Amino acid sequence: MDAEAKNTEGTPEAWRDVTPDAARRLMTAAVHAFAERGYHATTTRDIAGRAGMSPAALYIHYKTKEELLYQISKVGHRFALDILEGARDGAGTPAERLAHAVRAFVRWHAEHHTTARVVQYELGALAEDHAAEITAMRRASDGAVRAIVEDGVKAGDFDVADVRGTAVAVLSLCIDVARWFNPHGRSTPDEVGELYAGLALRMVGAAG
Amino acid sequence: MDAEAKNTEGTPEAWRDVTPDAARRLMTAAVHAFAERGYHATTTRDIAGRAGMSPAALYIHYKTKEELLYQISKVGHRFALDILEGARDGAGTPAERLAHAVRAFVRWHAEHHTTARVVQYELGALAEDHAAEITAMRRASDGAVRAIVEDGVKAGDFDVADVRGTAVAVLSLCIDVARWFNPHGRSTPDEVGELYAGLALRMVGAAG
DNA sequence: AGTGAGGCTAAGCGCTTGCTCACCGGCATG
DNA sequence: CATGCCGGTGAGCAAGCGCTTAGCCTCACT
Repeated sequence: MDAEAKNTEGTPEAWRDVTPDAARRLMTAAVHAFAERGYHATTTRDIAGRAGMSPAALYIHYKTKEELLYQISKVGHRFALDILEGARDGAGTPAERLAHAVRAFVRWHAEHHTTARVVQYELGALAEDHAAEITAMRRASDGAVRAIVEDGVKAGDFDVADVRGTAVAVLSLCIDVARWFNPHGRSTPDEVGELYAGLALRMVGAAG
Repeated sequence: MDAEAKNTEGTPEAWRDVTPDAARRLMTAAVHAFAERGYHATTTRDIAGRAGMSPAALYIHYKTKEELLYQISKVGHRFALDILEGARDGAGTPAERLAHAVRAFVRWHAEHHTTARVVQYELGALAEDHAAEITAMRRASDGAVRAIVEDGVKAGDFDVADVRGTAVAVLSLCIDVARWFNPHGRSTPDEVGELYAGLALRMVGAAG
């Protein structure tokens, strides 16, 4: 029942379609364990225990502990990338699209800061080929933000000297939310998203 | 000689007065190992090996592996806090002081990104009492930035709706430099510091 | 020359780790 | 009712972990 409580409490929609049920329980257990203690400090017994199973059960659904991290990382990055590319290709002025990208990205990182922490800070533990795949997705995220900033500069809406550097900074600012955000703290995910959208617009020199 | 090469290559001035020599060599070896692989994935054999010593030698100079991390963390936080409090108490307009704080803080995080990575991302591995001490220093860092922003608002130089949130965002932006900065990348620490000082001024709505 | 302290090592202890394997119950199917 | 399979367990293996201990070498000081 401990495991079930954890399961309903902290499971974002991202894991909805992980099947079978036991695999999903293991995945969300791993997310929480990795986020709390880090990948290397988490034991397979800890993960299995949180999911209410014996250690051996983990290996029925995942080849290794690293594969669990890889799956989590992949789903998380897919989610983040969809947000950013959606904003890049969406309708509206560059300012509207940048604000939308930042708002949604930050909201996700705050709301699902447990998952986001694993996704953003445990990359070093991935196997080489998995790391390469994830790195490609991260570069795409970078590119999506840069594209929006470039659009704004071309349209004359933004005033940016160093497009690449500023785009990196905006994305970096958003990512770091996963590190410091505290659900019991002063601000809600919505509030942080709103604040950060405004800050991003200022960073690119959008008229305001 | 491998260890000696490492020693001269990546040792920031911060460790200058760690004595005796063997203790310093162990410390810089630990910094590099922790930064590359993370605290939990680093073995005492790895640290000692990088310092050109046997595993047992570590325990002559440090009680535990965690104490090494604690010392690194303390020195690093002291350094960062000095920068920020120096800027807070320094001369000049709030805008000048904020720009100076960001420039110096970012420069340090880029130049010594190995150390900074350990300092910023391995806090979770600290023992309870050590973690409490470090947390206090981090709160002081937060306060120093907030004080500068408050000064600017009071002087009418800054235009900030959410002082606390904006101060957190500025500091967060700077900290995250340690995560992504690559010495072989496009920008030098000086360039990033300059860019970020400008971005911070925009974030607080300083007249530009 | 003799001595004691400090810095260091080789060996290894006790324990935990990721992972495996022989086995088992329930259940859909012939 | 027999059968095969899917999802699970209990026990445990080999390896590696943090850390300790007994003892050695060096060298300042007498």
